Amino acid sequence: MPTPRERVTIIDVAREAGVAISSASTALNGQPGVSESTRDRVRSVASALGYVPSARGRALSAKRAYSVGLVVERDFDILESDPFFGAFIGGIEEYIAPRGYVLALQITQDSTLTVDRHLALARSRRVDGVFLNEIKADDARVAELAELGFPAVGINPAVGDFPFPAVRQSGTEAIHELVRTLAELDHRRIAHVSGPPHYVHSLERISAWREAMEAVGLQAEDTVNGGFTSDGGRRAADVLMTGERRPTAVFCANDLSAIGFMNRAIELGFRVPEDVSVAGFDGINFGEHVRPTLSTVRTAPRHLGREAARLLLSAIDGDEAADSTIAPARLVLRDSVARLR
Amino acid sequence: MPTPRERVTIIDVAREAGVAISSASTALNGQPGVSESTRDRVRSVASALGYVPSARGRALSAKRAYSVGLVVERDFDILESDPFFGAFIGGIEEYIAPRGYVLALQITQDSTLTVDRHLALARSRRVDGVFLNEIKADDARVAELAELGFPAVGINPAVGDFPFPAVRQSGTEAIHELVRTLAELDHRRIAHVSGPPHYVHSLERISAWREAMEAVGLQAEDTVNGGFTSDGGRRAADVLMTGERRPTAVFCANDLSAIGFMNRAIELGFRVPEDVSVAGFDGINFGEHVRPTLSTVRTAPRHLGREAARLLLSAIDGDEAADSTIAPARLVLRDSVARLR
DNA sequence: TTGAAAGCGATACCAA
DNA sequence: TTGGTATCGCTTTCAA
Repeated sequence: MPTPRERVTIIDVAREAGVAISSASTALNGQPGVSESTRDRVRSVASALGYVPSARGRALSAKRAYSVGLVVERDFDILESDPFFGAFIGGIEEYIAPRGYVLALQITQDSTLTVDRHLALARSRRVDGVFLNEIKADDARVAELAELGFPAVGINPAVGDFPFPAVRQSGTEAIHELVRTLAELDHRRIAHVSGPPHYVHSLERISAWREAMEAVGLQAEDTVNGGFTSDGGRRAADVLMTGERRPTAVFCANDLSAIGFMNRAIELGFRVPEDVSVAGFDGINFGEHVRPTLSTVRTAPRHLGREAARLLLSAIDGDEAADSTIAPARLVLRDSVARLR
Repeated sequence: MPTPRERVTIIDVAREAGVAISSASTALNGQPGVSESTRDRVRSVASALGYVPSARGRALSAKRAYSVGLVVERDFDILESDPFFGAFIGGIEEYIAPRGYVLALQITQDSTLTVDRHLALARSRRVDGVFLNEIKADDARVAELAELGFPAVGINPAVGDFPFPAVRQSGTEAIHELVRTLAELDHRRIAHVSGPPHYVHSLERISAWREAMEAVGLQAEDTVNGGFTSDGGRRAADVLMTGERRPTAVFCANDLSAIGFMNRAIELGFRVPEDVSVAGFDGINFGEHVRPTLSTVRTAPRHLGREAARLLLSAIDGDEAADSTIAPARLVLRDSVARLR
């Protein structure tokens, strides 16, 4: 390890340029109040000295960390095979990086910790705002952060009163279209492999499926919790495909569980899609790499991330931005869905 | 948006407890120098007041941001389908979170930006140290950060002098074993779908493959750059499988390109593994979800992340920790590899 | 337009 | 053991 050099501070710049510290600050931040000649001189001195403002000094003084927080609650093993959140983070980055913000990312393993981390980030003012992702039915984060008056943005929160700005992408239309399509392909027993029921987005997909089933005059009976994981999807296949009322089509709450379901069904001796059609939700790239290729409801995580970041930064700036609704998710039909024969 | 409350500072705690600020600080940080009774009183006042130290004040004063930086250079589209870095981040988190550190994550799209971001994080002292991942042959980050004397840790840097502590996991042995296995299965034409050649880890896999081929008396001829992406793997399949010297086995530099290769080969009318055996590198979970299941060299990204974080934090503390070498990657044979027939 | 000085919220040194 | 105070590096207000 080499030895650190002494840092160049704004004091050095001011001294070298022969101005007061306040003038140097004003000049460097492009604020009005200094003459052009002074500004130029300060700037050239700063760059000659290789001056880079200290994020720490600035954060303390400006009362802003220039940083936003995202806490992802995921099992380590699942994290590895969950490509969804990469795209979401990409969208966040895309918006915040050009604006000088940095993402503070945390991973947690259980929901108590998740709440704690959010609150710790907020209370210690490590970040200026947080993303509320994967919101639960009675999510402790929401009330606590609202109580603190801390900036936050919700990603697909439940409809109803939500104390923060929110970004939404609806999957309901696409789920209806999926069920309608399956019904037209002569499927009558369409099961649902859901996500954990404490998540708002799980519940929404369940009710969308229910409503869609009723809309085409079918019974919405069989639901198995697939836990949003491929193993959960496999277990769901064991339950559903060896049960009494074997479905001819299955809508899974995400692609990971759909892939698990599909592979397990095939292992059990069924053919996809000849014996059972399978569809997922999310639209991860891997859906195109499995065989048969996976039908899915394609969401736009990157776009969602970008919009969420936009709303969050404007909330941090104290602006009252309107909620953002991005174009609904789209049904993507691939080889895993076919006419019942 | 609710209205923020005024923050409780250490001044409030000190006043309420009837002690000096310095005593309050000493008491709260568990340092020696205050009586037990004082410590208890300060602590109970602090928790009664709901005091949470300001990360900003602390960072400035303690000259430590309690934060480490990771910059991932990835195309947004690829990010979405790259499960590898999730596990790596998981490992980092696992180590740093209990120690009060936070990960600052940035995503970039090109290599100039990547260097800039590292330097910006370092110069502004936004973070206390950075991870040097996916190191390139002549990586500008290394020299610049060394020049700054900024704490960093290398993940699989090239052997030779490297100015920072490093974590390494070798894949060479497993690649040798793979080639040996393929040779024993009667394969003679074993091609390599490499990563972009400017990466150190691409080069290492290429030379491991070369040496392994020579070791079993085979010609190491055909190499195509698969860019570490599934599309790149597909293009490599187009080139290799329709070329003059069609290989009977292919070693791909990562699983993503292996999956792309496999799927494209199948589309071209070849059977895997009957016509061509395919193996990847990384050991991502999705390798088990594709059909045929993918043979691979399984690395330990989470472990790598954890060790890298350990070395980085000790470098930040000024400790001279020894480089860390974790158990070599292991060959995992699955259905995509079989005897030539 | 410029400069002096008061914070921001901690830590840590040094007397008492 | 305790308390006063300088300090970290910046922003911002307020006089001059």
